[in-house]
Amino acid sequence: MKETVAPAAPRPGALGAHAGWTGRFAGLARLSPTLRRKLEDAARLRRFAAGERVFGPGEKPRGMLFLLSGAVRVHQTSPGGREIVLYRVAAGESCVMTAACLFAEQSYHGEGVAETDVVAAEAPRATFEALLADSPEFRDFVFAAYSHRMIELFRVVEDVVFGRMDLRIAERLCQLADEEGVARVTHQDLAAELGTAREVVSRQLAEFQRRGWIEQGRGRVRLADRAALARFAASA
Amino acid sequence: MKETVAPAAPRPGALGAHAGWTGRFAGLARLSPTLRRKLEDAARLRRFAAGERVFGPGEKPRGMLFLLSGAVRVHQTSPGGREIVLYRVAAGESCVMTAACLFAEQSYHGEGVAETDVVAAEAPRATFEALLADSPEFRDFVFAAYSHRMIELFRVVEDVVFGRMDLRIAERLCQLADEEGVARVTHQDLAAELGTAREVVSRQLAEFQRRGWIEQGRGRVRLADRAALARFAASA
DNA sequence: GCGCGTTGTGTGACCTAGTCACTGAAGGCG
DNA sequence: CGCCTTCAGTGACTAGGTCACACAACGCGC
Repeated sequence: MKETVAPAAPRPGALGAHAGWTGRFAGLARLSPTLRRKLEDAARLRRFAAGERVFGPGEKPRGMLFLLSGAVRVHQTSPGGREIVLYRVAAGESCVMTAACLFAEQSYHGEGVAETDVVAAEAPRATFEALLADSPEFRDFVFAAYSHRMIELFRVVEDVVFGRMDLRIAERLCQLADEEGVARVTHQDLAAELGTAREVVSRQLAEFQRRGWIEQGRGRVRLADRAALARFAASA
Repeated sequence: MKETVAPAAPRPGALGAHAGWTGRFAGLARLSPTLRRKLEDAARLRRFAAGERVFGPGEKPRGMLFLLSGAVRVHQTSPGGREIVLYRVAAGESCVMTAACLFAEQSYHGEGVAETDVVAAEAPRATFEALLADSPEFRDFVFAAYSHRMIELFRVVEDVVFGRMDLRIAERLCQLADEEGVARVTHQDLAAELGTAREVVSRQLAEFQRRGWIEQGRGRVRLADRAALARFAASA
């Protein structure tokens, strides 16, 4: 929809159906046509099915990733099988862990998993650096993204080190619920979000239920009293 | 010492005794004379005594910080008074939290404290951006630093979420000890490094002592068997 | 509908880590 | 020497993580 606005003839190119994608990117939209062309030509389109692994420990990034559509969850996994979600990459964003490992020339320290079907553009480091060199807008875009993620990470550390688990579970539950107040997650999913164990989540949800704040089904939590839960989450 | 090498006449300038400091910076050493001049002129020299606060929550960064000498510890503090060290900035490095908050236009999410007497150069954002625009070496320097810190933060998260406290204490003890195997730290210091409580450290050190790995004095831990401690720290 | 494997949840026992409220020891200093 | 401040030790308790289960809900083939 809204494709009626598009004026220029679609340029057939290596990116096929996604030709012209830079136009939809914050920052990238204002690149010079030359740079834009260069980026679209050099980048390789990569597709991932929902649930598929995008990157993981042991691999090195082959280029900078820009997410064109879908969402990627980036998490860390312990030998014991516990998990914690570090951040999510949405369409229009790039992945900081990829950027960091690309520039530090290290292999990934975490895993990226497609949460939906995903289309991403992978730009070689040289192209990425050329863009950084030539486009102030692109620099802004990259630095702002990098900075916000870094701050997000500071927050994750703070939560994990100082935060109370009951409050964190309540908060995440509120975030994950849709407009009807239903979150389609298993206890295990919630545990993986927060870096805790499934049993801890189960016990806490039982307590929330006892207080009448939620109702539970298999793989499903309904917020019976979202306001109370949110109030509790903020009561730190 | 080794000042015999310095060929050019020292240029008197706003930075006084630190004139010409860009020459000692990785990456910055290769700036064009014009840029260098610009940076040295625009940056404001700031001095801090050991123990003094360099920045903290509530403040916004007034510019990018480059540490010319000394060391700064960056940590987060909980309302309850617990602390965790995120990273340290050494001479020749810049501070990522400052960079992140500068670009995201947010106030600091942690606190920076001078661990020794410190001299730092504070470059206004405009100057910083000009350097990024004009110098590939400076971009490399900044991106590499940013990337390494980010990876360090991933590691901190991993340690805190999945790591065992006894191993973390042993590891940090090994890091903090000098060549003679003596660490001049209080139990509280160790706790603040790792984001735990003083009592936890006390109990663990008592156990290490019982095993003959360390000897303790007031504000002082001697590694009686550094190898054993290191082996234990790595036995995860 | 029935059987059966898979996945999600409930629970108790146990251990580690963090909190609270103390005690007393070690050092600095007048 | 006495006094104050800082550091360290300890016990009781709570929160959170681990282990080993039991069992319920669903998916699916027949």
